[in-house]
Amino acid sequence: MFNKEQQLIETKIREFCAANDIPLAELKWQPIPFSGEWGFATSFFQTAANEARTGKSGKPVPLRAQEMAEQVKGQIGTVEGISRIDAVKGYLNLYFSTAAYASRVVGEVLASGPDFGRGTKKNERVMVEYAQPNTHHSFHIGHARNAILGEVLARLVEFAGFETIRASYPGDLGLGVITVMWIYDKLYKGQEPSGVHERGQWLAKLYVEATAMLEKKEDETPEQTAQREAYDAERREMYRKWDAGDATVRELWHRTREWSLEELRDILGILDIKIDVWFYESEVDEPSKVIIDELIQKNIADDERPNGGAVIVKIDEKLGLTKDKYRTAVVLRSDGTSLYLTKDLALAKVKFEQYHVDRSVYVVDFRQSLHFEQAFKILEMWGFPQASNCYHLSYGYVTLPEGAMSARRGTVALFKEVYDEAIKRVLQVETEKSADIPAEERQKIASQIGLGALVYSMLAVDNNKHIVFDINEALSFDGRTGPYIQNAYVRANSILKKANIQSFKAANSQNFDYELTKHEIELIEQISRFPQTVEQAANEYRPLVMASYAYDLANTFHSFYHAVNVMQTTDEKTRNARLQLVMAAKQTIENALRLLDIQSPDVM
RNA sequence: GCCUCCGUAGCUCAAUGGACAGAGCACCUGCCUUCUAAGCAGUAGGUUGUGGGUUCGAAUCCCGCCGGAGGCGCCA
Repeated sequence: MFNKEQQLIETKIREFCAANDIPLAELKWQPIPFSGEWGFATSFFQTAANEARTGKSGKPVPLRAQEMAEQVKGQIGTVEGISRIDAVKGYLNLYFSTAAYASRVVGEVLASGPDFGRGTKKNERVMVEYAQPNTHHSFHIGHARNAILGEVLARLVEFAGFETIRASYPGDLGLGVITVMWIYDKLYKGQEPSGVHERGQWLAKLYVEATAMLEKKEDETPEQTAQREAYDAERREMYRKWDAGDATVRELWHRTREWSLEELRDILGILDIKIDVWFYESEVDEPSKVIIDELIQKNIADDERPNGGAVIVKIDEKLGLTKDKYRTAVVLRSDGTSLYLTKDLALAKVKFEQYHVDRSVYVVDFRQSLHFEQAFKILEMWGFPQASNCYHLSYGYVTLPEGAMSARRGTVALFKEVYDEAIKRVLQVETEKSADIPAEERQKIASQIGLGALVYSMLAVDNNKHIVFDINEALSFDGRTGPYIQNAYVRANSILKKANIQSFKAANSQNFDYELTKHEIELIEQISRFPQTVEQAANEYRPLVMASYAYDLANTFHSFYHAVNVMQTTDEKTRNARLQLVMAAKQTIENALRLLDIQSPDVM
């Protein structure tokens, strides 16, 4: 936000160093800590260390750095917009003129509104692939982490200026799917419940029951063994028919799959996720087999089928690596059927050639790391330059306090159940604290707050950390939580409501020419950091960066709220400036929450 | 056996080469006749698993060890 001043000072520093034969290191700027005043800073440690290496100065590095900072300070003189310059502990600190800085920050927020913080348009297209649950199961809290992470990442890169395509890739084939179809057809035909979620969850229960029926037990009798084997034969037969395109089985598959997809679409709706492109595993199955011939022809893949083997890619060997890194990947089974990797290669080709994506992000848990390293490397060998812009956003999976979730055993925390519980808990708090809000409005707010808590809890840990899902922690409304941030928004809104102000667009003359309190200064500084936070979070593919920022901003606002009573400010000009600051804070909180896929309720 | 990730306050997590390692929860002390107390202010809590190395400077980078999780040619 202050590039102009920064550029000017950088130039002066360069001139000074050139004139004095000082080997200047790369200039890195950072905000000055513990300020009651704001500004930016750079240090001279690296430069002093560089100089020491040339043997020019015998002084200890910190001392020499401080000396340089002082000399530079003397050289810069006065700069418009900069009130004073300090040399402290090897750092050069530049402080902004308060009134000018304040009105520039607040003015920019009010002028840009919902676009405050939006990055300049980049001429690159990014596809984010997330929401890849298997059909015929039910959406659990682990899927929710994936969907939330993917959606927030998409929002971040989109806001940072990239053209963004959201892709979902449900797994709609395989033995698990057939297992559910088998038990449905055998025992439960026509017995499905009618509600979307009830039916989706019911399918998950069938899967658990079917798995139990088909699983080998420890001390089973010969009759039980025969029974189990007979069941398994039925299931295999159904799989064979599916594969052969049998009309009845295909119809059953379509119908039951739709039940899962209906539930998925409904949950994505709850999470305000709008997928642009749906890839189904079943649709890339056939095309994926075709690409294998090309890989063999290009001498990337080796066909061991004549010797009873599979089609493999000896990645390390082809690359001339002596140590195990990418290892050997099987890209086609010996019987000619495709694998996970086969399909991902085919899908990547579609993404590159049909959707012309420059970057491709895969939001998938960390257990698939090797799989994606192999996939990306094969794509590179295949000749796709975009392969180097493929990124596996790996994240730790969600477990329950009692251990890993298992769809087979039915030990999962279902998203819908957690969501319903969240609403229930918020409504309870609402009845205690906000009895004045009309009942029908309360319901809507409860879902916004409940979801805010849940979503934030998924975003407030870094990608590579596992989450042990504790419902009481996830649905906490106190402290570092979604509702805490939403509450800051509500309080800002409450002040503006009391002042009866909707917008300052008509009369935007921010006049901060008064003695600003420490709280106002910190709030303005925090707001000014939003654009660079967007950039950082998008560049690093890290929603946590934005989640942390949103909390810090809310925290600063809450402190300001207590320390400075806006409506009781007697001086009218000061009160107006403060109202504009409140509006800028409200807008920034709203923008940050929107990127985090959390709604901003007007009251709570 | 090899590879990847993780180890920071009692607990859950921030800080990824720079200024005194910060938050929340839990504990303790204050603050609602004042714009919403889902809040604020304060106290307390640390040899950043461990031993070396690199650097002017290391929680951060490199190597060893200990502990945990995950992966390693026909599951996804």
